[in-house]
Amino acid sequence: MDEKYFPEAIEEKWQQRWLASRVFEVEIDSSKPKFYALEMLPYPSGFLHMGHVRNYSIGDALAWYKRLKGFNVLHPIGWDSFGQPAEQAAIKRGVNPRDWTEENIVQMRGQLQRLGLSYDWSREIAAHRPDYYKFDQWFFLKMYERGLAYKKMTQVNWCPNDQTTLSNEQASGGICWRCGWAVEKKDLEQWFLRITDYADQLLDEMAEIETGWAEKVLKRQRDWIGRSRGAFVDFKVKDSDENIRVFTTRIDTIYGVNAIVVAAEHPLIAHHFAEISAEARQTIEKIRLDKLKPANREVEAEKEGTPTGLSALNPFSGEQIPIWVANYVLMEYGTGAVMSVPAHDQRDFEFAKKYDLPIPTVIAQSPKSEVQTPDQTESQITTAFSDYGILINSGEWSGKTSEGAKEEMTKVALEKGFGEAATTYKLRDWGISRQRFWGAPIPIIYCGDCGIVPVPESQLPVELPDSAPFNEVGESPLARVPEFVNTTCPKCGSDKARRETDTMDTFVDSSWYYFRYCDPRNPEMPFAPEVIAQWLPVDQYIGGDDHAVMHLIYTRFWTKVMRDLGLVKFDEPVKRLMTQGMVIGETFFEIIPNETDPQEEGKRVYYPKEAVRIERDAKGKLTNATLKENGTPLKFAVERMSKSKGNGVNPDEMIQIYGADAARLYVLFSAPVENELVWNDAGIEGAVRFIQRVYRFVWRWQTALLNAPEQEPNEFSAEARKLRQKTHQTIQRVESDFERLQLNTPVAALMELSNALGDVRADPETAAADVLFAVKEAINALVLMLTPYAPHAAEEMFAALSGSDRGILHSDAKFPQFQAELAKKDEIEIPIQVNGKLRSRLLVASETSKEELESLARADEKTREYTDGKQVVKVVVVPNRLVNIVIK
RNA sequence: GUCGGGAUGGCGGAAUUGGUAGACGCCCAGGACUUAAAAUCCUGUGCCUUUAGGGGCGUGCGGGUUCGAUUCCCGCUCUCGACACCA
Repeated sequence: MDEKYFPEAIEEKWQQRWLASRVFEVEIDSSKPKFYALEMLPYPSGFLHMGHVRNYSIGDALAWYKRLKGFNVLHPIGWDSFGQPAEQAAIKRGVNPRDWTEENIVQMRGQLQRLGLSYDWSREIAAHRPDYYKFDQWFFLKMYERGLAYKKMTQVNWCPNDQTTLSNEQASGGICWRCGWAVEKKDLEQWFLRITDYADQLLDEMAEIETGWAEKVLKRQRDWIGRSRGAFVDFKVKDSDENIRVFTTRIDTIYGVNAIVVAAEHPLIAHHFAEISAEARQTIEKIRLDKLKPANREVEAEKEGTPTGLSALNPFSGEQIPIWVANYVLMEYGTGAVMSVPAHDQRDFEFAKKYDLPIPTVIAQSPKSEVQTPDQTESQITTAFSDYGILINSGEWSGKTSEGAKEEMTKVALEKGFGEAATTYKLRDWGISRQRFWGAPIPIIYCGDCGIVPVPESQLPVELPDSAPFNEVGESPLARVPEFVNTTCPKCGSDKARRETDTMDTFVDSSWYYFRYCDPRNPEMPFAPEVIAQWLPVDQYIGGDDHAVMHLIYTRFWTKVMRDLGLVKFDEPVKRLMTQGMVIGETFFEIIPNETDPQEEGKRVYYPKEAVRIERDAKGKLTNATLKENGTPLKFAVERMSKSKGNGVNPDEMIQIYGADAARLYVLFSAPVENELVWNDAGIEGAVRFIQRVYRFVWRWQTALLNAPEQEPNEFSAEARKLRQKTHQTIQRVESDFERLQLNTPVAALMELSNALGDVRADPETAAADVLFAVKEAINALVLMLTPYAPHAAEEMFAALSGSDRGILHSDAKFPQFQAELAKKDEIEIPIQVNGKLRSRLLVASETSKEELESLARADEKTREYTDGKQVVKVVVVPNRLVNIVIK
């Protein structure tokens, strides 16, 4: 240990030792409880950003804490290395995506290691390597066998100029991002996974993880799945033998139907196209075209529609009602047709108002309701009444409750053959086909004679060729690699067979990666089931809430499929999920006004901090910012860190200036994990100062402490007792906060303990045995509890204090043992309130009785200033807490 | 619009079940050390008021429950986020 704290030297030294001694590599060990700490694996962009640093610092702190608590901790990392950016790099710079990806991995692995993260590097995996994606393909085949993978026609965004499909983002505004042509919808055959089969399980088995996942994540998943229970009802189309089927959750309102409204794409429209007037056809065509444009998310589209001239018959009332087409009915949901009940559905209400349709009221708030009664004239209604209530104007059903009517009417519909109970979902099957090169090839062969033939398991992996013509536009680049495409049919041996040229969505890779960590080199299977049984489920998963729906639903789905394949024995893969907040920082920008539309806010042009002259007031608040170059006044805000906003912080620079320990400590200390974290350079300096203080203390005391007797003294001075009390209070706080996953407050507790050590006045050389003992106990505890936050410094100090540099995990060091009797205060301060206002304080022995506290409080001089001459109504005494005297 | 989260000093934040609001850190101010600066250490730091001792106010706003409310209940305001015609 050097006298001065040099993070660079200490960090490099311990990082090398950790790697050399393989101290974080684990095997199954039945003598210890297991703990699986998992963080979301990064995409290898080449550069770590502060969001990663935060994510991995949280995970690493938990991993260290659990190790010190005696757990066998699995803490792995890998690379989500398939995906668009590698292919973009290939197109833009002509590099090979594989080389680009591998280089980035080397870069980022170095960055992770410089942060000193305690990963088991022997388990590192990467999605783009054949030994990994072989099993993406293996799972695909298993799902295909079970009918869970299937092919169907679907609409995609298509640029006719570039001959390529576009994602919704690339088709933003209805024009191609690359060439500016109008985007079309095109039907394309795509592979899907039948996640909808698992919709109910995905909802119902949430019960198993409710306590460990943030409610906001579960809620988003519930909304995403969007289960809705109701009924299908068939309305007879007049003068036809057709029925039109609607889905409704409110069959009880069926006497209030004023129209059937269908989507423009509804088959009924095509069937009866000849009967529809030219004017109506025009409107229908307009609606259809409008729907092809990407939606404007800012404003809800104006409701628009047209009557078709067709009519339908209400199966309950027998009433004849018109059939309309409207833009607010979605073909993709339910049956693409709804029964319009304007009095009790806001959307139908707005539509009816616009086109002056009747608004019959059939639900009243109560039998004697003042709202929505039949006496009320339609014009008085300003909004739909969509709550449950009592049926009115509903023939024989009048007087029943909504709940009762729903059930009975559904039953009647079933009996009479014009309907049935039904459940619908927003969740769609998972389309996994991508017309991309840099992904796992879908292991399917098309044979002229045999049709769709899955690649036999023995021929896996279907490997990507080294390269493909990336610069060509069009369908999947693989389609232009003849050596890849042309193959023999595994079934009939014909050499005219062609391979599927689409690759899989990268969310496939990330759906099961953390299972592979458990058995990363298994050549036969994605993993051995008995190994999974030892490590999974994941005890703590940590990541950003941007993955709340996609990734986290897909991986739950994948787990359930693996369970049904007999590979795993549980329903839910992740017991506890923590979603960390974003890292944000100050941004400086200029607003260039929008010339075409001065109402709209103009474009923001961002400048990096270095280019800005910043003025702050005496208290440090940012008051003014101008461009250094020419004094242009700038606006400022606090926004998500990103390169384009010029407010990013480079982790390597942070490590270089302050050290990895300080950066990690700062990130964990300055905000609760779920909050946003505002980056502040001054804060990280505070973290350095704290580490330095502890370090200096250890340096000053190490010799004296090494030579101190092991034996616990019989007597402790008041000062030593006070220090021991603080030590044990700190242990308790740190431990309970960690168990609650609250990682910022333990740092505050450790700082307090450090401050208490700073208050020790004794000199190391001359300190009495009891003080030496108390100091040794305190500093040992402090250093160990600091490990999760600043592992390098902790190792260094631990070595100095123990006189051995084997390392914390190779010694028998454990998380310090809390001793309640030592933490107890013998004297406590009791506040005295008069009518709830603090008036005095009492210093008493802890556990002073109620009676004694009351008499002490009444006798207290300061208190008597307020109570003398007044009538005491009541005295509330809470032992060890407070006294409240109530006077009149 | 619907749903969900949030609002505490100049700032990040703390306060297990209602019980001393503002721990800890940052910023800032003053002091010690130094020829000087940096670093370090010490002190102060919610607001208003007072010569002082002290007093008053204070957890977004308005009510309520309670001896006592940042915490529980009712009604608002603002804000961040998700979804957005899902029948």
